[in-house]
Amino acid sequence: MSGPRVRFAPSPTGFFHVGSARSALFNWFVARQDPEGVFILRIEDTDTERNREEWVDGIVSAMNWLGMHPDEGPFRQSDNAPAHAHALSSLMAAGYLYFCDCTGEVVTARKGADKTPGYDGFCRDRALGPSATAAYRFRAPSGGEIVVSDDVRGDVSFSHDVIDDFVVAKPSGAVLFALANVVDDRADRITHVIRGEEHLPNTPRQILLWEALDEASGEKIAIPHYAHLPVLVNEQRKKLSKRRDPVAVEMYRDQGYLPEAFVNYLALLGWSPRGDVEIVDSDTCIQQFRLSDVSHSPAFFDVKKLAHLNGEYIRALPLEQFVQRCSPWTSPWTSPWRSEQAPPWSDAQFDEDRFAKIAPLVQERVALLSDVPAMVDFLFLDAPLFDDAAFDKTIRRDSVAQELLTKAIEKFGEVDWSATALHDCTILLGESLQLNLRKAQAPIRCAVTGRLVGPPLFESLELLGRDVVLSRIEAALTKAAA
RNA sequence: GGUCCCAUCGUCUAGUGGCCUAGGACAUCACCCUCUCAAGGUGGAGGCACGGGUUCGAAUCCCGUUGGGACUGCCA
Repeated sequence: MSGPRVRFAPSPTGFFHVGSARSALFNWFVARQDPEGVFILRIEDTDTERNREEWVDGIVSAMNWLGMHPDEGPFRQSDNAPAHAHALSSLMAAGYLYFCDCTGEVVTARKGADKTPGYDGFCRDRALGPSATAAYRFRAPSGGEIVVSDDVRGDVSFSHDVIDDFVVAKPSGAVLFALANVVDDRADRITHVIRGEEHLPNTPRQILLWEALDEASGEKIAIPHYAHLPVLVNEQRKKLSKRRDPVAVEMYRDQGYLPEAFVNYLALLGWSPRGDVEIVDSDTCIQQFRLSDVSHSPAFFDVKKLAHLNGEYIRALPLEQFVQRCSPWTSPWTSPWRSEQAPPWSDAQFDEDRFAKIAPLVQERVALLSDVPAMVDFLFLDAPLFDDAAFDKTIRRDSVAQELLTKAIEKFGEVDWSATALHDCTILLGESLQLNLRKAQAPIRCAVTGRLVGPPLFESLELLGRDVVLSRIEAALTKAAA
């Protein structure tokens, strides 16, 4: 007995969506649970109007980033066109299909007040032949019902009467999603169809097609298990939309989310590991994941929680790892890929050793790797990037602060240049002006780093060196006087 | 409108008839730690949508109501 064969079948019509990523992940879990499991990537590119090759690259690279490597594929649905055409003609030959040249308006007008949804079956018995306007419709059965047994939800039944004679191919013979998907799943011997809840209404039709194909092709293939995952929603509880919501996986990568954190978070949407733990690696997920444990209700994609998780993962990184993983944001010129956000410093200004020294202090302060540059830019730039509001408040409009800075130039000129000595020196400096350390460090921090927040000040000063620190304080005093 | 799905703190969830005085996590609030900001520590507030049943016993089972969602394409 071979293992499960699952597929992730996105259509390349936009950025790689977080909801798609979650579907892919759950498929991947199921495949990896069995040593013989197979995870297939199939690009569903039959909608030539909207597909773009660049989106295919996006899907592949995002999946690669997340560590979900397909065992087979990427296949192109379009490469399977001959099989689709063959399925179409055998279904037609077996009487499952008929031609229909009704336009949407004609159908609506004819139905009038009739509230039954879908096509009214007008062309069912007209025995039309192929033409430039005749689409292929499936002769849906009437009476009785069809039961979808769903591994997540249990049995869901649909009355045959609500399944209309749906279109399976355009007049050109171009096969549409419902059929193409089934033909490919049969060819790939898919055992589990794990996809978003939005496909649940398609499922009875696809089962009908599957059975029709069993008959028409003379080859009976076991119907796969189906599992429909709850949708991901936004704060308004609407399905995440490519237009309104930040759903592009690529964007999260660019912002400095770690793939392992992202995968962990995705796994938590609609599922949870055993016990009171949430931070789990993918091996644990693979081991524990069961489709029957997946939640039935929609989940809100909470970026705040994602960010928190990411911070946890960042802090858990060994220091060298952290430094290395910062490179797309800190030294993109040596990195295998670069963030769209370039650092404010140049290749020549960046000092790897200096960054390595400040890194441990930065590591525990950031939730996103893209937050790193703003935290350390003062170490590499010739002059700090000033936060004007902070400068005005802490230095320009504060004469005591300026007095403190003036004294600092003198004291810092002769102190031992170490973080602890600078710390003690600043305490004394503050005391001489009735300022506690909290107050005393602020103008120095602002003068030297340009900001009021950042890594611990005295370690920063030590790294910067006496000459730079003194000249920055002088520059700040000059700037305040201007 | 029709079909289908769903319903535990603001959010993600644990919970499969007694272990529930409903647990954890994010967010939030307070305090502690502290050179800023974080991180960390301690504590607090906060939920079974509602109404009926079934049962000795219901967050858990059944029915109804209400509310939300998906779908309703010659898209996928």
